[in-house]
Amino acid sequence: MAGIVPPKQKVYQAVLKEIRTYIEEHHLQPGDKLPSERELAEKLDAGRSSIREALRAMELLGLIETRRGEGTFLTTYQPYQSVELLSSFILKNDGVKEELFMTRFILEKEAAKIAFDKLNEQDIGILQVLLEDDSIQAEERHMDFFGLLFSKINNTLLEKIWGLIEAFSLTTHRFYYKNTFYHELLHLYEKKDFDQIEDLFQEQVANLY
Amino acid sequence: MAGIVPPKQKVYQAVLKEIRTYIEEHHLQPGDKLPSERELAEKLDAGRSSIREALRAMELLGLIETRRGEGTFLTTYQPYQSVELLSSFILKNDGVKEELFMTRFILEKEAAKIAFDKLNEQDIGILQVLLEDDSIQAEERHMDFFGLLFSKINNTLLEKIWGLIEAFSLTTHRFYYKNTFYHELLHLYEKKDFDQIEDLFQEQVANLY
DNA sequence: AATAGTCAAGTGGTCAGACCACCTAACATA
DNA sequence: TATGTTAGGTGGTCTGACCACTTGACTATT
Repeated sequence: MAGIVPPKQKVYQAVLKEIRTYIEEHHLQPGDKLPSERELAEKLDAGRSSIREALRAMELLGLIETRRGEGTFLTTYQPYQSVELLSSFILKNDGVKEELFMTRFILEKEAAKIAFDKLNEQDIGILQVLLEDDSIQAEERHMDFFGLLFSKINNTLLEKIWGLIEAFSLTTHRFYYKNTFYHELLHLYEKKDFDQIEDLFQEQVANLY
Repeated sequence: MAGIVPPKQKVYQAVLKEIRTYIEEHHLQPGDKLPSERELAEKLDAGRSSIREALRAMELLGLIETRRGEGTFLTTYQPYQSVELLSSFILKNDGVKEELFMTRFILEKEAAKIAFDKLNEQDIGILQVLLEDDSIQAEERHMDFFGLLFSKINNTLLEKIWGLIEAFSLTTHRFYYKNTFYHELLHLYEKKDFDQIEDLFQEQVANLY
């Protein structure tokens, strides 16, 4: 544990990871019972209060359910909600990748349409430069591109949700759009052609749902 | 505290509410410092561990930030993320209602379109009955109506996000669609007229953005 | 006077141990 | 067989104790 530079990670965060590992190694399924708090404290070599703080976090995320007198159980339904912690819990579930992509797709499509009226020449210039730059990764370009669109919309909630989904997406197989897609979208902005935005997006996923 | 039927609310949840009250009464702004854990424990008549569990929850929600040796501070940026607890923190912020509605609108619009191919006669029958029933509130009808649509989509993530937004929306001024809207949407489903769904939605918010 | 060093107090982080309320299952009883 | 009873395990909570860290006041040095 004694690194040269202490990571300063809180115990309850470390506990969180260890519990995840425990779940994986023991192949726990939704509805299964976790070890008791006392047992976890002993196994993970941590105080019970730290264990509880971690469990409280998992409870908030909807990952577990505690029943007094009985124990702590994995939630039966697949949880979602916030925080990167989730990503490590999620990726085992098949179909999640598709859900992530579909949701992300919807948000980005609508963002592209709503941003249509709010982009000025300067914004379009920035996007152009962005697409010309070959030195950056595809993921990063995607984030920057849509990040700008979302920022113009002026809806923090929407932006937050998108950021969350995007973060999750990074942990799974990446699925972004064709390279030409971004250029075509930009062209539509330049030509002030709103109506084709929807179609352009749909072309990208014609086979998905 | 001794009610006839104990609410069985956990202390840390009660503490959560009291902290919120404290923040409001003392007009704390983002960046301001909360009382120390020990002070809160004394003031709220709770153990420090319970206080910490509550603070841990708030931290996860992005509401506070703890700095060892210094104290606990309100986060400077407006938080979002999960859980009904947020609703009570959020509603003071102007513009949030609009953001909530816009996001909800997008999700519902897309859900209505994606569900198009997945509704069978029985589903449409259920929706019809739902709209005929005058005994239920508009909000509930809305929830049930779109709840069914979302359930047909088979995307838990999307459904979860929508449920979250919906819960928030309930805490602010309600803004749903015209009564006729639901019937018209249903007609489009019956007529198998996909293309007009988008337009129908847009009519509802022509003046919003 | 300005700077550097020291130190005490306050704060979050953590642990250990103690009760309590509650649930369950094994057991004893009728 | 049905019904109480009970002991053990579990989460819920509190208390008190350290630790690590930050801050600011105080002191000594320059």
